[in-house]
Amino acid sequence: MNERKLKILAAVVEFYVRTGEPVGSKMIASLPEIHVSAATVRNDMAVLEQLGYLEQPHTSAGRVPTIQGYRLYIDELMSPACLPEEECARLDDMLAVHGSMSEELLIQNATTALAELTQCAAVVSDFSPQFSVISKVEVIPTGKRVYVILLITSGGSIKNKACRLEFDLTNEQLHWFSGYLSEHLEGISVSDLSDELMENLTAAMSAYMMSLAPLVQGVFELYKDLRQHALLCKGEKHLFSYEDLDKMEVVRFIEHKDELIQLMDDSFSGIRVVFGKDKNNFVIGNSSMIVSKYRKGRKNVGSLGVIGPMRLDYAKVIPYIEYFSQKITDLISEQSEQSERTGEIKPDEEDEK
Amino acid sequence: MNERKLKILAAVVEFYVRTGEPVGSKMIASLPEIHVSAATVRNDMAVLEQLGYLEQPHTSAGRVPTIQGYRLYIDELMSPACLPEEECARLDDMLAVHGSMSEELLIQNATTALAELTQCAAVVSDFSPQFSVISKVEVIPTGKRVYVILLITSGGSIKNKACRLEFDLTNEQLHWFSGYLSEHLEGISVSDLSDELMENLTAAMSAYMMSLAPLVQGVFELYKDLRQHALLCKGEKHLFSYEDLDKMEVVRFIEHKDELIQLMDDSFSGIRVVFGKDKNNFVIGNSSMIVSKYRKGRKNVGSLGVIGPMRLDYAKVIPYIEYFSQKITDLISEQSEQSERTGEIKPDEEDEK
DNA sequence: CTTAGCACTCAAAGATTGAGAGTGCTAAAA
DNA sequence: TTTTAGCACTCTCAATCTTTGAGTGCTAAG
Repeated sequence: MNERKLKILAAVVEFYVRTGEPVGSKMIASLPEIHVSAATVRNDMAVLEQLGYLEQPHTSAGRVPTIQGYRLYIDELMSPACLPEEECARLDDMLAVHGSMSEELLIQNATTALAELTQCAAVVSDFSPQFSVISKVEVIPTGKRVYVILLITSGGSIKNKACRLEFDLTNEQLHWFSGYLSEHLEGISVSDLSDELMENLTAAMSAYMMSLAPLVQGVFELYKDLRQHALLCKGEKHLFSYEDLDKMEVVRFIEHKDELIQLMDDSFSGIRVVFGKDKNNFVIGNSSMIVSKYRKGRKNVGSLGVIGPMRLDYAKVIPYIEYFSQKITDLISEQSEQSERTGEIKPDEEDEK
Repeated sequence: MNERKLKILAAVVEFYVRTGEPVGSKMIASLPEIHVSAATVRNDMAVLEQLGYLEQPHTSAGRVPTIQGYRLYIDELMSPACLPEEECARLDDMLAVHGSMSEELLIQNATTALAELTQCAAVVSDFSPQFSVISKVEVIPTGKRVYVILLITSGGSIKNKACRLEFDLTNEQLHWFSGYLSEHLEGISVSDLSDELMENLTAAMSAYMMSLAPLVQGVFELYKDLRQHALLCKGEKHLFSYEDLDKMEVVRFIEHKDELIQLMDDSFSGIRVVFGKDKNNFVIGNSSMIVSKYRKGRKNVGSLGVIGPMRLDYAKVIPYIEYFSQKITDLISEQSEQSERTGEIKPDEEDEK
């Protein structure tokens, strides 16, 4: 395994990614950076094939990279381009608008942009709500016998639930209920919300007044909502334009995105590339997923990535992922520091390894 | 044009819808309800072709219905089945849960269900917010220098917007601002919200205090949100499994759904069927859209329908559309009547022709 | 270790063929 | 006048064969 063989491997991957056709020895030999004849290239390629980095669809076709070949290329050979200055600036501007936005919205917009820029499906698994703190709970009467429970977290996400009762609450009852919720939930970190805590809460509320059931139910639903792992996916449509991806598998993937969550959340810092069907990892054949974590302060709070064909211009796509994960980290950490300064969030002690 | 020819046309449509293959004279002649020989059927089919109801992909292939053929079939020949009792009951149950839900959620769930049941893309153009009344506006402080504007309409939709100010409001200021909004917006029908009214409002608020700008901006955004025509689409994925639909056209459609709005809203009561590419109507070739209006009280407030291949089992799908548009009409009208009784909504006088 | 040369392989792209489905037309039957 | 059987004809689809060309591996010479 020498320098030249690696150069040839890289050339094969890059050429194949660009054209989609198996690439032959003559093609490689004609590249300016290769100074040997086709025959020599052929010998090297035969070795690379034996080592499992290349394969032939059939005798007398050119070579195509194997998964192992891609892996080596990505890990060792590729030099991911930096994002051009003006592109960076453009994106900075776009995301700067979000300074005052909720994290949720920020992440949504970033996902859409990422999908568009890479022409892939962009996915985000956001578990930051887990680490946020309930900053406000309020019950608001609205119309006859209808009450809205409003819940706001330190992450800036606002959830609400309308409940219809059988009767109107007196001012006193409303006040008690609203106060009780505030007192027991505000300041609590979402990760500290346990089933037990919630059951105590509902028991106490039911004890005060039996027929609050719909409201209690509403609180419970908001609770479940908060605990749930948000998986966001945009730009699935791009997957349909890649010849190499099986349409039916794409449809199946769209319907069962949940399977991704586990894969995305495997703790690991830095950029990771996973290949579809590589040891049954993941649903779509010939696809690959590039993921990276983003953090809030020092703690991983989500994963973000794209899914596209294995035949992907990694050198172009990876910088985008890096950019977005870093940028999101910056923006949400900034917000969280602001909150910390005002004492709304507890400092995070633990850290992932 | 006689009875028999119509019967033959119907048979061709039904057979073609089922198999996707051009249908020949022998096939038709073998049907129990046809009592003539293949030769006779051939003669009739030749006439139907001349009249423009059928066409041949090539000599020596069977016949396929033209758009005109489908049209005649749908308008005159087809007998849409009723939904089986148990199916009705099942759906009733499903939607009954929504008794206490917001209209928005009801419509979302109905759309998803419709898409699943018909295996088509289901679309809803909902302009009911236009006819609802703002029932509550409130400004809620949440964290340092962050305020949430909460806006609730009689339709039960709850919108909010977080705004970050440069400084904290005094209690008095907050009270004034919140009170001012309540006073001037609550009870107003969304359709009465004009740009003019909003400008007066913002002028007055700015006059009171210059640096409320972000809040004023927030109110404006909520306003725009209310006025906008909601287009909802679920189950686009189904469109990818139909052989007859061009994948690229489907993708283009998904990206430019807005073009639908106009087509869906053309006022017309009852069920309507529109064909793709029929006089450039609509983006996807070989597709058809079936739409119906739903009402709130006596007023049309939205359109709901499905988009699928032209080769669609209309007799099966149309009852679903009828069911859902009727059911949504019932459910939201009921809610609106309740509100009317409590005086929250103004009675609708006008009616569409 | 590299390279030119050559025989070999194999898929993709025509070309050829036969079978089958469906038609239109005609002339006889109803 | 309408329906039907019969027949020649057309055209697609699938199968089979042929050709072409790209690409290979191997060998022997540089």
